[in-house]
Amino acid sequence: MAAPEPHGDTRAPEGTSPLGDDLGFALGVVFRAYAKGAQAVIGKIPGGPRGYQILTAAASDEAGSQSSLAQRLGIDRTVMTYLLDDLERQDLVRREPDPADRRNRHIVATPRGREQLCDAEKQLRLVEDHILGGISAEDAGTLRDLLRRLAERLHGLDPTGNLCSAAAEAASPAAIGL
Amino acid sequence: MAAPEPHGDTRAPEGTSPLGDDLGFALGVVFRAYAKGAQAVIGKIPGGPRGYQILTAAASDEAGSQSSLAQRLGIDRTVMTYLLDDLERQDLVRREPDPADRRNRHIVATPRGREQLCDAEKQLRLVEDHILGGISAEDAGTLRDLLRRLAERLHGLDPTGNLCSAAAEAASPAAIGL
DNA sequence: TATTGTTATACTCTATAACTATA
DNA sequence: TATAGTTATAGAGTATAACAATA
Repeated sequence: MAAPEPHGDTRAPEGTSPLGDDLGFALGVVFRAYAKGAQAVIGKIPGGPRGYQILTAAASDEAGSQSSLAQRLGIDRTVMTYLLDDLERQDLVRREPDPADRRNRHIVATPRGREQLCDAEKQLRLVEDHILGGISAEDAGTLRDLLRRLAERLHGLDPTGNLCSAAAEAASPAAIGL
Repeated sequence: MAAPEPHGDTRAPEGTSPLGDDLGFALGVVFRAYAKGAQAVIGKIPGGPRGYQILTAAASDEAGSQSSLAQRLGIDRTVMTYLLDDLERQDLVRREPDPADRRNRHIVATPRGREQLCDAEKQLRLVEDHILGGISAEDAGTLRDLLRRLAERLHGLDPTGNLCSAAAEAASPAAIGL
């Protein structure tokens, strides 16, 4: 989503839940609530969720070159160029030359980038607490456990869904897709 | 969704999860898995998820006029026109004149529309089963229950508006505690 | 010739606004 | 004047393709 989110958010209706109150519906509501919260935090970073992903990778020195990073995050390499332009403009990451292969640009986080990332992570934890605020600590633990077990299995079945998409695509109306 | 989701064949880096294995990550993976399956089912309906929502409302005779339906679903009224054009073109819904107010168009589902909706619902149940396949029936029930409780609460934060507003509230910096 | 990164173009989706017809 | 619906225009976002530099 990059941009501060258009306003055309399509959500589920009131009494006419398309999926009734079944799993898909509840899952969607909870996910979108989390996604919205995450967006509020991550929206400040240029490129939104994807900027956050890039920043995370850069901060842990796992970013590598632009194209390898793009491939890993499922971002088009041409889009990666624009995203990095924006991040670099705000001094959150830097493109450094690779002595070994001068075609490559190595992506690294600046001190300012690390700082901003750290802040975002803290705030994301608060969002999480807010979402889980409706149930007991014990139930919250159960939920985490169940979701993690499902996620592990699903991830093994189809590694296509990269994690960022999780918090990340949250913001993208397109990705919400239902 | 909208677009059949790019080619994101992205392998999620195991140890580098931006959010670790916390809630947001697991939630995102599970949601995305469901969304992907749902997309396969609903993608056949013109307008995708929104077409499905419209069809659902129309089939239960709760659609009403175009603009009231649009408002309820959080869809722009101009977009509603296009969506209905597509749905009508495939004989899934009809626009019927309202004798009381000739400005209004009452949206109703055609037999073909009801049939297609019924098929989609059946298939969505299969998707759900697939997602929950990794855990026991008892755990699945627990998960459903917990998610429903969270969803109800999140939804209840703003009973007047649609889910969009509810989620937005969760996203507000104040709610997050900033 | 293949690959990294950049730039230019076209396409999709959506919102804004202007328009018609009813009220 | 206000509202329901339609149509036209413009914008954001993204993918496709053409390009430059390096291998």
